[in-house]
Amino acid sequence: MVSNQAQLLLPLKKHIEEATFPMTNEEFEPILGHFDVIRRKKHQFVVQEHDQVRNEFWVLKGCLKAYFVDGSGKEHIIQFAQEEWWITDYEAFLKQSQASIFIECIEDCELLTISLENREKLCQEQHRMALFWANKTKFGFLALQKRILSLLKNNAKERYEEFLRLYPSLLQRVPKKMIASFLGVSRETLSRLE
Amino acid sequence: MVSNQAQLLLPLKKHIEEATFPMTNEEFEPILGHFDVIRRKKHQFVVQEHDQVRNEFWVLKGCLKAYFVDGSGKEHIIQFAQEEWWITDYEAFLKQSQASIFIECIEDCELLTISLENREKLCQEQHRMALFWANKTKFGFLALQKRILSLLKNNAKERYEEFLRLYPSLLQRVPKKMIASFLGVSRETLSRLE
DNA sequence: AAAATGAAGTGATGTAGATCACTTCCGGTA
DNA sequence: TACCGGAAGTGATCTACATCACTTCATTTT
Repeated sequence: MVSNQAQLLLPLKKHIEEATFPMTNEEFEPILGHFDVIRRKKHQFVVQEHDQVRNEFWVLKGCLKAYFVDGSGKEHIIQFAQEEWWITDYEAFLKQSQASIFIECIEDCELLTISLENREKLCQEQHRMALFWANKTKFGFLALQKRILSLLKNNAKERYEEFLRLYPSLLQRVPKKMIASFLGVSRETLSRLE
Repeated sequence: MVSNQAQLLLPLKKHIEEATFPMTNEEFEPILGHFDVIRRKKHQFVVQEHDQVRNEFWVLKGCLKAYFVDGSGKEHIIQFAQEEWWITDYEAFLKQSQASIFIECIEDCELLTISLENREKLCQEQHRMALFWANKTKFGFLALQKRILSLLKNNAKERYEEFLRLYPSLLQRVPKKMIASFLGVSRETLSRLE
């Protein structure tokens, strides 16, 4: 449970309202009660391969990367997360099984965490929260479809330009070689685009 | 609404039970009442670019492909569907906007259709159905994540082998050039693998 | 039954992007 | 202030895969 750092945590209220409908502070408080706050330094992990993944994370502050390491030791970035984004190993989290990826802070981070148990409890207690997660998954699904289409139909340059359009703020804080990995391109090729 | 072709429609009952929990025929009937049956011949479309997408489809019989046509007229296959799979243009369906893709029968098809309105009604009337679609979206999300990872880390041959492992039955009924398109490979290259 | 159409295989050639090797340019730290 | 490791740029070369052109075979159409 979270102590009263109201200012810090209001963004979550707004985030949930935007995907559902307005609520009072009294309604928000029990929701918040199902989350914890954690702090991690740059280079620390919130998930490592083979971990039991008990939590989903919501970024209050900072930036993270989720990546898979292939047989030859190469890193493939699945997802970034910055303020107000959600991140975890969803496969492992939703099936309560072992992580197949790493999630690492690329800046000092403050995160809200929620367990699957608490998430399901919240969904049952509050119709709003069931709707919230349903919407989140729905839009997450559509975003992944777009990324697949982009991988199928666009070349390296087009994918990079799309990334710039979609996530201009990440360009400022994420090393280019990680963006290359996210796009499925070598860092040398990315550097030569334009 | 559907007339009583109970035999034909029982697979849907089983499909829903598998993702939730058992039900009686009496419970199933009102669910079925929210669907319609349509029949389409090979080469017919169930969705065309710029259509309003009013329905989601569940395949009773037959096989379909969902594809995007790029600027140079090239087809990129997003998804196949065969018996007991769901298909539509989810972006357009969920946002009730215009299709950006085509969905075409590659065999004669019998499909169950449900509108977004009926789907939402069902979710409100029956807790089970809300759970059902939540689970479906969740697993759909995980499947898309796997496909992205496969596009990022595997070469053409590895992706083809993975496809064979995951969907052996599609190999029998779908032309190889469509599988090539689904995998993001030219049909010549696919033909030369192995 | 003949003709048209489309799926699939295959050779020759072109090219986007990977890989390797080296250099430069920082930002942290000792 | 010098040192070190990581980020990034760039040349040379390699390669996986695309593209084009042609052939064969099977299915559909007339």
